Amino acid sequence: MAQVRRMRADARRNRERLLVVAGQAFAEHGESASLEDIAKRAGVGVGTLYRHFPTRRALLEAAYLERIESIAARADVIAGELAPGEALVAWLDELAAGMLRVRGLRALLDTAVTDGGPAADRASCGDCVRGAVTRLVRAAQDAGTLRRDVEPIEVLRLVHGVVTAAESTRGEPGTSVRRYLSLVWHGLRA
Amino acid sequence: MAQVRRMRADARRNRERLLVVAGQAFAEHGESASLEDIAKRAGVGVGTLYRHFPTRRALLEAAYLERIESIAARADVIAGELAPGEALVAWLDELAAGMLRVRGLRALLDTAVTDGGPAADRASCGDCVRGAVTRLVRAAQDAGTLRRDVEPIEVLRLVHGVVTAAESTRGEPGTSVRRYLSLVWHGLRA
DNA sequence: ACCTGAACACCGTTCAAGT
DNA sequence: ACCTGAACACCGTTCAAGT
Repeated sequence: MAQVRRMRADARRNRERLLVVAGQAFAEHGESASLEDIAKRAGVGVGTLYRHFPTRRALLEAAYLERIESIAARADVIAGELAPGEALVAWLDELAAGMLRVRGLRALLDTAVTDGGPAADRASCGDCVRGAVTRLVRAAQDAGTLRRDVEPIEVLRLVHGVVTAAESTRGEPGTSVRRYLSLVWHGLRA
Repeated sequence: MAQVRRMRADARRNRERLLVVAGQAFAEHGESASLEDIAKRAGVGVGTLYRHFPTRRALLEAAYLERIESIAARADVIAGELAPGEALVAWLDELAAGMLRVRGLRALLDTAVTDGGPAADRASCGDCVRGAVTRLVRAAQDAGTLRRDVEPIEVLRLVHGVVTAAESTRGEPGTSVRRYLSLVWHGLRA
């Protein structure tokens, strides 16, 4: 699936349509949106969907790749603007906000967080998020702002957990998530 | 479903069998265990399962009611042995451990935590857990060990999140969950 | 009053046939 | 090389018929 360029014109068009529709569907119905429905709405047979994206996760990742990458990219921008400790917190805030806004993202971070199995997702979404958090965590640790005994992936897991916690609130999960994050940060701080 | 006594003998027997089998099934396959399978293993028609437990959640709650109640009861025992702050921590540890051990419990706490909708689960599992955590939290707050601006249900949510986080570890989620809990506690402490 | 299981609906996944 | 959609499998849920 690496070289999208070489595909036949109709194949590329179908792939693109599937991604757009999948993005909407996942945002609407969550990670378990009906694949058959996605195919139908994209105007292709189900078989075509499976040909392009053999698993649900593959489709999910492809649909949100750009968004994930842009969040990961924000890490370096923020790192240039704030002190190591604050940079990490600020980025985690953005990450959490993104996960609350787009339901599919949570399912994805789930993979990123599940101790990237060796083969699992080479060079996929998981990698760039893990890379981003690792840089920020290490920087904060070197600056003496963050406990040394915390692994980057653990921070990711905690954010995931905090978002889970915030999602079961009645109104405004955004408010809760910020509270919870600052609370966790209190515990993580050196 | 309140008066189990008044049921016909065969009905009561079926109900009991369903509960036992459901307990095993949920522990094995998680909250989404096949209901048809549970009915089959219990030696009853699916219709019977639906008659006794109209929703999946009803079955889940009934299957784990005793276990939940015993966890909730532990709260008062612990409260009598430890200082308010430590009592809360100790109980949360037990709660988290229980959720890790029995997969179905997590789904249940999920309900308990989702801001008990007015009608939702009157006098069900959710209530006794919420009651237990409320007593411990208030005591810790009165003793000045816990921040005043934290709601009991928020503590429950955080535990839920922490368990979620710990579950995506390769080995020994028990170790992680204890780390994460103590970390959250650090942030919650007055 | 309660049980049974066939019947229906829905969704995921595969694959033979088509272009 | 890619697409289509019928076919199969599986599961949840209901309900007419039975005791």
